[in-house]
Amino acid sequence: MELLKGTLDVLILKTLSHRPLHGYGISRWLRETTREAFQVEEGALYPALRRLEKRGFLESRWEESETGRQAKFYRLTAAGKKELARSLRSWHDYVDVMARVLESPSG
Amino acid sequence: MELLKGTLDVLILKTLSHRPLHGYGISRWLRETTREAFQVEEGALYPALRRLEKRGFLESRWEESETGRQAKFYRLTAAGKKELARSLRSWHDYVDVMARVLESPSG
DNA sequence: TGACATACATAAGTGTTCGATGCATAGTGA
DNA sequence: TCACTATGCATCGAACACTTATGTATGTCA
Repeated sequence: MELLKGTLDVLILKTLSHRPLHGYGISRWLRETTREAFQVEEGALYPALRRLEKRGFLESRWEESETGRQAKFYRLTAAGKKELARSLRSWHDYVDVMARVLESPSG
Repeated sequence: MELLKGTLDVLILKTLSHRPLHGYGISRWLRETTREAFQVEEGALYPALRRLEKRGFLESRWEESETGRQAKFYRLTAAGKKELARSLRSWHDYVDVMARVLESPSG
């Protein structure tokens, strides 16, 4: 399933709200949680991570992964937590507005 | 509120499922139905209408509008109705998958 | 040694939406 | 009569985000 442009950020923020994680781990967790429905491409993921870090919502550190290799772990900042809350509200609002249109009685 | 890229088409199809309508009317109906939340810009709307017509989901005809002026009325084709049904399913599926992630228990 | 999973990253291409702008007609109110 | 607002079409450029493709490198296991 293709991602709707604009929804990747909140997915990442939510994923990181559980625990710090590296890019590959984020991708894998999302794939599993969505039962293969969302396959986040690296070309989308890494730019998104940099974008979010640049905006101050994430910070990163090289650490050792579960497999013993070096990996860049991202964690939510305080600003990131606020942004996650905002994004969740936005998403729900959006879904509500869409419903107003899509569930209007058809002619 | 900004539109998520990819959601405009289904909004247009749904709007036209009620009755044939011209661009300006689509824009106005959407604005009213969403209580000002979605303001579809002309620069997005007209290209989208042409796109949908080109794909065979809409057909257009110049007719007289309620105000007595000539306007291009778009109506759903049979293919457009099928596409609307498909799009509605897609949207609902998407919302469900998003929920799986966004409502996962936070750490 | 060769395949596969892990892990990073960038570049090119595509598609969609937004914002700005332009044209034209009609009605309303000062 | 002038200005403003609403109606209605349309195009163009910029911005943005995602996809596809590609490259690098390490570790593990058969």
